[in-house]
Amino acid sequence: MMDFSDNQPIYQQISDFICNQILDKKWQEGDRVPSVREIAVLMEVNPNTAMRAFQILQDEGIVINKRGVGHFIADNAFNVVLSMKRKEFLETDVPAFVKSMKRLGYTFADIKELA
Amino acid sequence: MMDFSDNQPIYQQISDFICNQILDKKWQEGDRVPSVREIAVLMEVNPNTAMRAFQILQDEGIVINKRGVGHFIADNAFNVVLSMKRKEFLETDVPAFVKSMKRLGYTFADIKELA
Amino acid sequence: MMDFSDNQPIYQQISDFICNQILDKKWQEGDRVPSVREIAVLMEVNPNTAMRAFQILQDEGIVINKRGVGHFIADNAFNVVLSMKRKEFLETDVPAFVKSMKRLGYTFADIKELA
Amino acid sequence: MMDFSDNQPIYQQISDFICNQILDKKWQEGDRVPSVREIAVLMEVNPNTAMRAFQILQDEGIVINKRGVGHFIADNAFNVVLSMKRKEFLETDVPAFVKSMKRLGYTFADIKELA
DNA sequence: GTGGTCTAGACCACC
DNA sequence: GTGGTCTAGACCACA
Repeated sequence: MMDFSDNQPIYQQISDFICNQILDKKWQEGDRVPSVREIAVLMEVNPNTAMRAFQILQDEGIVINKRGVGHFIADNAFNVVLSMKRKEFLETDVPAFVKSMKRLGYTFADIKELA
Repeated sequence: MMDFSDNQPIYQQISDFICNQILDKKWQEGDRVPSVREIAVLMEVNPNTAMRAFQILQDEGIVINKRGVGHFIADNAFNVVLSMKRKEFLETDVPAFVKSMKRLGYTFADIKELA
Repeated sequence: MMDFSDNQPIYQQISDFICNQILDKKWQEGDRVPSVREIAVLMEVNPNTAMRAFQILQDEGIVINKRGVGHFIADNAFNVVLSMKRKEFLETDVPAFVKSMKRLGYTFADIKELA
Repeated sequence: MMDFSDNQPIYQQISDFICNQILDKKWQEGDRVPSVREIAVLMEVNPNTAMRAFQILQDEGIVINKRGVGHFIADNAFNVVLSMKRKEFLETDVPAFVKSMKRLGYTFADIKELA
């Protein structure tokens, strides 16, 4: 399920995974998210680690918690995730990518062809 | 100069910086590289950390050490750096970038325009 | 109605709500209180949770239960609630409030003006 | 050191404690904060718990981390803390306090006298 | 059943 | 030495 070879922390990978589920419309707003314990079993990690992923999402307003019931995809989670990820992409990833690209002597045409 | 809050290790930030100087032809082959101590002061960094950056570059044959004299850019450093960074770029950065791009609903045309 | 993200337990939010109805004289002594089931539906809450709120109020002598009939506001409920809440307010809320106020550089005059 | 009788989580109490040190000008901007382990020993808590307090402060930009060195009070930490706490106080604490006050039949004059 | 907090202890990368 | 991640396991309050 999770790719531990990635050097990103597991809780990040889980949180990203959930964001992607939302972006891909696999998990819709209002849906109940698997419980911390379920996630932990599913991904073979410690419940604490799964919990940490949820807390990030909660802080970002992507997921809300109903006490004693579980976590749910927040109302406009899709837009929140999309705009957050887009912002990061445009402000951080794209400039870094373009900088590397130019430095290494590639053009957009090259990349497009190789991709 | 150094971004201490970046999640990239500092020694790598330094080593990348030097590689970029070489790629940008600011430091030419045969040039003397600032000493570990100079780098450490310049970048407000522990000398051990600066040392480690040099060690990496030395292992990769990008700089060579003349004992008691200093470090120098190796003879074919430009090509070594270029091919190494290109490999990494094509195998790691490009796929990740394209994946993000698609998921966020952008095309190469969009990126080209925005960049 | 209910704030599920509040860190106060829901049963307490309910019980506070009822106390406030009494303090505000909206619910008078002798009045019949909505049934557990009604409360549960109204507040979109598990009946067990509504029940727990009632249990607390009953223990404190604020509502009384007539078996098979329903819950009613107790005879001297107003005074009981008032003195209980006043005690809590003076012993807990006021000191904490004043401490925060001073630390943040406000005076009573400021607060009075802002309120 | 810490008042565990408080029903707030310990990591919150620690994080508040640090904020208060800053508000009270006991810890100045640029100062090094005791290490996670030191705090843990000092307050007799688990390092994980101390760490969690730091992560909150880091997320809020009150404290910055130099990798492998330690945590430091961020540049304009005082203002950040002050405005954050003031905002919370004015938007949350004051209205709640005033509401309770009025409901319980007290006036500002009463409170001022009692405090 | 749910989430939340905390401890103890290990291991890691980094400075 | 520093922070950071993760596990295992306990305990709690809440629904």
